[in-house]
Amino acid sequence: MPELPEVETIVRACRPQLVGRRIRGFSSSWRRNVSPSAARVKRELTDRLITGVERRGKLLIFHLEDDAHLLLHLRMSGRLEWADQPDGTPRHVRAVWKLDNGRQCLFCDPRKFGTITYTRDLASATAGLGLEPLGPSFTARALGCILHQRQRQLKPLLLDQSLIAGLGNIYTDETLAAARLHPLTRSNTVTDPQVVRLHRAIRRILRFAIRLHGTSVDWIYPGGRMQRHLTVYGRTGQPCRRCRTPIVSFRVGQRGTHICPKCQPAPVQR
DNA sequence: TGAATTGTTATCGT
DNA sequence: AACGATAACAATTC
Repeated sequence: MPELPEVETIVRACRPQLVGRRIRGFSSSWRRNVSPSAARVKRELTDRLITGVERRGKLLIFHLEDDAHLLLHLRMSGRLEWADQPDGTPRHVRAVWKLDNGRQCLFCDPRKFGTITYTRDLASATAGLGLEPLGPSFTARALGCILHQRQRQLKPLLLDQSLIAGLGNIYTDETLAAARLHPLTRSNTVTDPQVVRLHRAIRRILRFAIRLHGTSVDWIYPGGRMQRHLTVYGRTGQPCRRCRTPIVSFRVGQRGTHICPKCQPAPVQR
């Protein structure tokens, strides 16, 4: 479940392998998830230079020469691999890029929810994404506006990529716990000091998670160390690190949600 | 075997 | 009517 820190980690790892390389071939039999079409993408990519690799929210973006861009969304289980790994060819390969140095970059995704999108209009392709939580425009004031302008439950609001881009289930639970806010709190009732706390928690936890290369979750995403520092996510029944109260989980929307019932008291009115 | 998993989209309700 | 909540969906593993 790559969220912002995991995608950032992947971007940093694959950037030196990709930037400055020329794509010699692309193949994918993944009709449903490659847009506009695998054939068209192959045509557009072949012999194009990769000029940069960046992240926007949870999107991985290959910048190509001539103002073209390839957007990868890993969704639940997508990952990038290389064909020449010592431990054999990865499974669940959905797309392959052949590079001019002979290496092959693989898009692997057992659940097939990921997407590959070619576009020449990056602005409109990313128009639906909200603020970058680690960017300069994501201030406590900006977060306060987002919260106070609507009356939504905090957790679904934080998960809404059109408002803030990059938080997923793990980091919303973690940031709400750090800010000691209950996930069902109405966004318009959050006080200014709470806004500041939440803002600080989001930035601190995302930065810290990036430093640890993200959270490794079961078999899908290996390599990170953040899971050792999670305070509520996946810790149902275990004692809160602050007050020893057992962590409780329940459902918000249809997402698993984890809180310390003592540190994150339920909102008074619904 | 069914529960769990995520983001998007469609639908329902207030 | 606009907003917010909810359900369905994609596919696979355990």
